[in-house]
Amino acid sequence: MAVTLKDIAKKVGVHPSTVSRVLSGKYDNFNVSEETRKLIFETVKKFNYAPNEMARNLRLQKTQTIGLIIPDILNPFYAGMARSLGIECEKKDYSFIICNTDEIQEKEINFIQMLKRRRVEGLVITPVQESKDHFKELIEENFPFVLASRYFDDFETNAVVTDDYNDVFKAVEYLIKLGHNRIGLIRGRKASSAIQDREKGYKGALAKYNMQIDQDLIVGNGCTIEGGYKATKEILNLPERPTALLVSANVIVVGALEAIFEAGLSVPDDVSVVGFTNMKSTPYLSYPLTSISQPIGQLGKRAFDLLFQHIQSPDEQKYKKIILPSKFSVGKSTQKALGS
Amino acid sequence: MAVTLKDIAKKVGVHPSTVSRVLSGKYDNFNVSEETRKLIFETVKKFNYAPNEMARNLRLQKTQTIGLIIPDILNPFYAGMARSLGIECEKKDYSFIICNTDEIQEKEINFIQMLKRRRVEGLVITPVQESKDHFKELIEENFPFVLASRYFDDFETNAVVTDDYNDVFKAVEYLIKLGHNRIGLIRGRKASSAIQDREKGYKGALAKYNMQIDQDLIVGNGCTIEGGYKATKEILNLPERPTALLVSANVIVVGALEAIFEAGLSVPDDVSVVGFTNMKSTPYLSYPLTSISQPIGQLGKRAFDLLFQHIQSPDEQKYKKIILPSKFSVGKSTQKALGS
DNA sequence: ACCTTTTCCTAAATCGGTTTCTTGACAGCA
DNA sequence: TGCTGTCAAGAAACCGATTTAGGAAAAGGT
Repeated sequence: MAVTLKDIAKKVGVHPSTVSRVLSGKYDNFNVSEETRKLIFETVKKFNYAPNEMARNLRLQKTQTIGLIIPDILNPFYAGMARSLGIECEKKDYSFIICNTDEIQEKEINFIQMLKRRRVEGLVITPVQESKDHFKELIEENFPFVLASRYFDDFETNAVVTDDYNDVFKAVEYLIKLGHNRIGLIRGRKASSAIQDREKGYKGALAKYNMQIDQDLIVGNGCTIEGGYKATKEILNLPERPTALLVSANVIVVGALEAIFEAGLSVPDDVSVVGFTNMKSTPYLSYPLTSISQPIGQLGKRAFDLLFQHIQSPDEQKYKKIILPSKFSVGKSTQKALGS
Repeated sequence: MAVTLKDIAKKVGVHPSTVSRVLSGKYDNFNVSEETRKLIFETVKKFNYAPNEMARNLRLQKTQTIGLIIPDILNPFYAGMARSLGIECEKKDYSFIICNTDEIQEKEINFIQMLKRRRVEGLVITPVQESKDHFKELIEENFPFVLASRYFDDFETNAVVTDDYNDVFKAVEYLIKLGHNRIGLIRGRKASSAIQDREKGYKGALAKYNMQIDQDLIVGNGCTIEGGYKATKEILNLPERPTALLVSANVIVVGALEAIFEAGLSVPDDVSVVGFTNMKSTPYLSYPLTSISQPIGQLGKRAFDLLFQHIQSPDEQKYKKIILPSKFSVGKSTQKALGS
């Protein structure tokens, strides 16, 4: 099969350890004659030798690999995270293995097991958050991992999240100042801490302006187009329709808009809409959506940085939670409420 | 650190090989007493032992890992491929490592080297197609790989592609039958075989109806929103504007629509548009785009199947090129040409 | 001429498993 | 008693690298 270090040693007529020392470069100009070194390099090139990383890794007790566990790579949010994580990985000669949970808790647990067997050096995880004991185990073992975009509030971990509470608070405040007093919240997956924080931000903003919280205006659970469609349809059928909607997760805005247009309503004339997205354009709209733009690239980058730090110095580990602010960008999907 | 097989053996008081034999299950009810087996299983559970796959893989000469080299995971087309590849991998206990080339030839070559050092068992690649000698080398070595969505026409490889020529041929034919006689082609990356085939399909359809091929109507090179915008702007500024556009790659349709609306034109009244997409909705449009829907999931699945087959029986390898038809779905972005 | 120091390289252990070969104990049988 | 056969488990080689310790030969010093 593939050429091994032994093969090279035999060809050159030296001991494998000599070849290894020369190739590692650690003993450059030292302990090995110029002549031998040259011959080894030539032979390596000639036979196109490439070290077996499996063997190397076993010996060196490392894999240069991390695991990325996310709900779904088809969601541009996670694809973006994966992309920037990939860029950081490349810089440090790491590779990463992607696993999609589809928000199924069991899958997450199995993936973690699998990746540990493969001896990945760390994990970046957007947790399903239906159970959490397995993370406590990871902490006990001091296994490096970073939560991305979600976190647990009852124990410390490394985490990189967006400032969901304040991001939504500001967006809702903006809607209130436009005169909206019936603002609907189309929620994402309730189990997600991010979604919960967004709901809190929504309620916090209403509270600040002494507005009543109407549970009928808080609908939806799940992060699919279909889910967004149904939830929006529901909220639009209320006797007293909301005049503005905050759609608290990226892809569901598509379903929301679909429902709005199907109901014969127009944006922003009948309903103002604020979404979560980092795209310039949105389906159904020929103008920019007013939206909370999350720093997706930063999420991936910072998660890697944190993870790498833990991997490099496992002993002096102190858990950090990094909170990144989003950018609120006003588009044309929001306007003053009628009569204000 | 982690518990090893040796540790388990020591705890139980048997030789490591015994533990291995019990855990492998290959010698079930044979050669090992019920008592010992039970004790071993208990100890494994107690210490939460999980085999070191690095060591296993080294011994067994396999990694259960494949590499996926694509232009960009942010492009939903490749994300879709990655997703379905992931599903197939999971079924067979494989993992995969994603590498994004950004269509840079050098990166592709480096990634292949890196993945080979890591001893991945095979590769699924959407090649940059600016050079191809490295693929010939892979073939010489009988290294398992499958090209996805693009292929080389001057040598045989495993490949899974869409039926680009015919897909576009039919779409253009459809436009012709609607009475359009100035049909523009917004191209993707020219180096891509898929894009070339689409251009051929476009020309083939025009030829069939004895329509002249106007090079001014064939514009663009690259697969970015920005590129689509510029190319479309260019084509719309022609003295005699096209009445229909075929946008031959998925994401550039966004740039194309942007340019169209910026020019104050409307779809489909002023310009009919056919795109490549598998999404229900399209930015800028509140109605469905007429489009060529590629079987993205199938692409990933079939690529894995082909690759797996090669990995399983490397000797009886016969290269296969699988061509998958797309679905042409008529939306509301196309209509009869004026005056026809 | 003898001892020390360099120079250059080999030997062998190691990482953590798998697998083939071997062995020891005991039962069955003549 | 002695031979064969079976059952349970141990010993050791192996996968392909790295690394520590050691050792032979040449060079240098007095």
